[in-house]
Amino acid sequence: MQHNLKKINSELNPNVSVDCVIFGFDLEQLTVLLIDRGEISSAFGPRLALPGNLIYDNENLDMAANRVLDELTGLNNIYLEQVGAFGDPDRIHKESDREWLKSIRAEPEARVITVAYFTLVPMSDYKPQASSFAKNADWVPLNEIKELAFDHFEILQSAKEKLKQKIKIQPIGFNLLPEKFTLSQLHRLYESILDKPLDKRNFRRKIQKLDILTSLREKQRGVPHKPSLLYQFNEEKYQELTQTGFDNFGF
Amino acid sequence: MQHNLKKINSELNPNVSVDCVIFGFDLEQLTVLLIDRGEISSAFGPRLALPGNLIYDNENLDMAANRVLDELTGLNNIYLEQVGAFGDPDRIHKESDREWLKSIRAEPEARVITVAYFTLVPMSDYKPQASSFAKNADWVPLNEIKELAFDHFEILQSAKEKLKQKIKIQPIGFNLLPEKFTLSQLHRLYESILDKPLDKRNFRRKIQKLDILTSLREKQRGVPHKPSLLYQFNEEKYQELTQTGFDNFGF
DNA sequence: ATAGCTTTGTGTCAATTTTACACTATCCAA
DNA sequence: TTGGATAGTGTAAAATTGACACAAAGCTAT
Repeated sequence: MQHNLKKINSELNPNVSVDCVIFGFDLEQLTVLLIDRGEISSAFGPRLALPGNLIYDNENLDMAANRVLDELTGLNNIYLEQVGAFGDPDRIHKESDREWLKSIRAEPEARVITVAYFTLVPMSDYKPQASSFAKNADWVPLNEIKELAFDHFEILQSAKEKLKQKIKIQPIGFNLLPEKFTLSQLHRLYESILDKPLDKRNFRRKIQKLDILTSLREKQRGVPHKPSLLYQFNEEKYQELTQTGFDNFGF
Repeated sequence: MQHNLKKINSELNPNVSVDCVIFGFDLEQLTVLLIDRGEISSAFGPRLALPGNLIYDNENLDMAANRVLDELTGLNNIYLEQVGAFGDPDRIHKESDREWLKSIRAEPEARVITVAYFTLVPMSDYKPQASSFAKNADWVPLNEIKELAFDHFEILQSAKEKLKQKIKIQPIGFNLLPEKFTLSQLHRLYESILDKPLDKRNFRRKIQKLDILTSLREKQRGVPHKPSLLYQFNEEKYQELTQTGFDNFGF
C-alpha cells in the first residue's frame, strides 16, 4: 500500500531506469534471472533481457532497484550493490527494443540512462515456475548467455566483474547459498565467481582460518556418496573480523 | 568546433548530470579540484562543489565526463573512471543549490540523477590561478574538506573508496605524479590513498620487484638534503605484467 | 553382503611473501 | 665544518601460499 501510494503520487521519470542483474547459484554454476520478452521481440533480436524499469521521481536509486527486485521475485532485504550507470545515446537500436519499451510505458525515442545493480539471491528462495509473478522470468546459466537486449550483455559483464572484485573484499558469496551449505558447495561457488580452479585443500584451509563459519553437527542427507558436514555463515564472527580492519577475503 | 556543433545540435538533458572528482597530489597529500560557487551561495550553505554539468542528449556518459574535465581544466586524455550514480530525490534541498542550478541552466525543481567519475591528474599539469578557464576552481587538500554542496561530500567519500580499491588492482597512482618522480613521493602517495602508514623499506622492495619502474640515471635537484634518484613509470613492462594475468598491486 | 562408485576430508613440505626493525650516505645550508 | 634532512639499504622470523595423494563414508547395484 505504501507501494501504491508511491505510484499514485509520483511520476515515472522517462530518462532514468534501473536494471537488476540477479545472480543465483544452482550449486554447480552461476545463473542470472532473465526476462523473456516473448515471441514478438524474438523476430527482431534477443528475447532475453535483464529485469528493469523506469524509476519514479520520488524514489532513490537503491529503492528503485529494490522495488524492481521485489516486483519480480517478491524478495526484499536482499544484498544489492550498484554496478554503475550506462547510457550510450544509441543504446536502443532495435525495433524490438522500442516495442518492449512501449510495453513498460517508456518513451521509445527518449534517451534513457540506466543504473545497474547486481544482487545475490539464494536460488531456492525463488522458483519462477511456482511464482504468481512474471511467469516469463527464469534462471539462465551464465555461460549460456550469448546476447541480451539493449546493452544488457555489457551490463552483465560489468556486474560479473564487480562481483569478482567485491568478493575479494567482502564474503558476500554466502548470499547465494542456502542457509546450510557444504564446504564443497562454497568451493564451487568461489570457482564459479572467480572463474578459475581453486585447490580444494588450500581453499578449505583458508576459508576455515577466517573463522567466519559455524560448523553444524549435521550432515547432508540423501546424497549418493559420503555426506558432507553442513556449515553456516557466522555473521557475528564476521563483524568481529571486519572491526579489526581486515578486508582480505581473496583467493 | 566539434565542440560547438555538439552544443548546437543537441539538447541538455535536464535529468542527468555528470560530476567529476578530480584528484591531485601535491607531493604531500591528496587534493581535489573544487569549484567555488561564490559569495551568494555561501550565505545558504557550502560554497564548494564538485565540477559537474548536465549531459547533452547525444553524448554518452564517459564523453560527458571528459567534456566537463576538459571545459574546466583544458585537460583531456586523462585517466577517468566511473564511481557510480547518485540520485536521492531530495538531494537538492538548499536555496543556494537552486541558485547554483539556475546558473548552469538546470531546472531547480527537476529530479537530477548524477553520475560521478573520478580522475587523476598531475597537479603540475593544471594550475587554476594561471588558467584562463574557471578562475573559481582550486585544489583543496582532501582532509580539509568537511562539507560540500548537494550530496557531493558523499560522492567524494565514494570516490576515495573506489580509488583505494582500484589502486590495489591497477597501478593508476602514477597518473597523479609528474613524469619523473622519486620513490619517496610514490610512497607518500600510496600512504595518502590507502590512508595508512606503509613501511618504507617494504614498500620500496615490493614496488621495485613489480619491475614496472624505469630507474633514470638522474637525480633530484635543489632539495636541501640527499637528492633522490628519479624514476619513470614503464608502460611496456606494465603491459607485459598484466598480460600474465597479474592483478595484485596491493599494499 | 559385497563390490564399486562417488565425493569428503585431511597433512606436509618447500617456496614465497610479509613484517619488523636501524644505521650509513649524501647533499644543502649555515 | 658541522648540523639537519632525507635517501637508501639487509636480514631474520613468521606467516602464507602452492603443490600434491590417499583413506573414510555413504549410496547403489548385484
